[in-house]
Amino acid sequence: MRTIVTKNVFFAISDPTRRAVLDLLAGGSRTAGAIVARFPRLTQPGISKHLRVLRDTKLVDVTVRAQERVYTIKPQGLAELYEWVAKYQAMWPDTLEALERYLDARAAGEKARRKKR
Amino acid sequence: MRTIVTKNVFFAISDPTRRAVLDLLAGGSRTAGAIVARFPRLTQPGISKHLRVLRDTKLVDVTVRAQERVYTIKPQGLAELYEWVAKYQAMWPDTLEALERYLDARAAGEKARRKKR
DNA sequence: ACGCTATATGACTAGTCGGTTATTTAACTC
DNA sequence: GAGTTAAATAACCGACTAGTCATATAGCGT
Repeated sequence: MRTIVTKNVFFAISDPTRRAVLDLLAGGSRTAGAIVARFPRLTQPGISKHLRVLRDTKLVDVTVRAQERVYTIKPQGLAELYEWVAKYQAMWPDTLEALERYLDARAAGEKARRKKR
Repeated sequence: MRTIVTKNVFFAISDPTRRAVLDLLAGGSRTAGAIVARFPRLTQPGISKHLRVLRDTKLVDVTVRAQERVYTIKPQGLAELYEWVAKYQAMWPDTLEALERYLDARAAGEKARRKKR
């Protein structure tokens, strides 16, 4: 088959758990243990493997503190992703301001969805 | 295992071929056949399956024209993705202008791609 | 040194992914 | 209708994913 794809950001964020970890770290650095504690349905090695992917794809940084590992988000790692999505902004409703409004409206109208241009 | 994840945009764009298809469609609508022709290393059913994923995740629209299927990008489908990434922008260097500069610098610094607006 | 705590790694596994070839569906042309 | 073209689906397969449990690594406190 293929998959010589050398794990990248797109792969990293394709998993909901990894996105949740990033979302968690967006609120501040945390130790591996603290992260594990936030995912009661997964085991410690399970989270550890996700953290490895995030490390490998440069989405997080780790610092050693005694036996602990402190994980910090490295949002620059999302630059490639942002860069890719940004290409499509031009096709969006209109300018960035319009986009903001669009997203707001989308968030607001969760149920009401019959407005069709 | 798990994966009750109901294929979403994050999954859709995790595959390089699907991203390439979207990039292609960003240049204008194309028939399925025209898309297939752009990927000589893949077979028609292979591309067809990718197109199905893009359809299911609402990233493209299809219109029927005789036996042909005309695929059109639906960039609103990327809104969720954009929304997610946007959360991290605040942690980026700074404002959008700064981000632009950051990306430009990044593009220039690495392997000078063909991005000049 | 010993045991405890924190985390990573190894070995294994079920399920999914991306690809293939073969077939089906459907609309057009003659 | 018969043949052709366009695209989707079916059936299958190897590779990879995401998870598990068990074990290893390593720093800490006594």
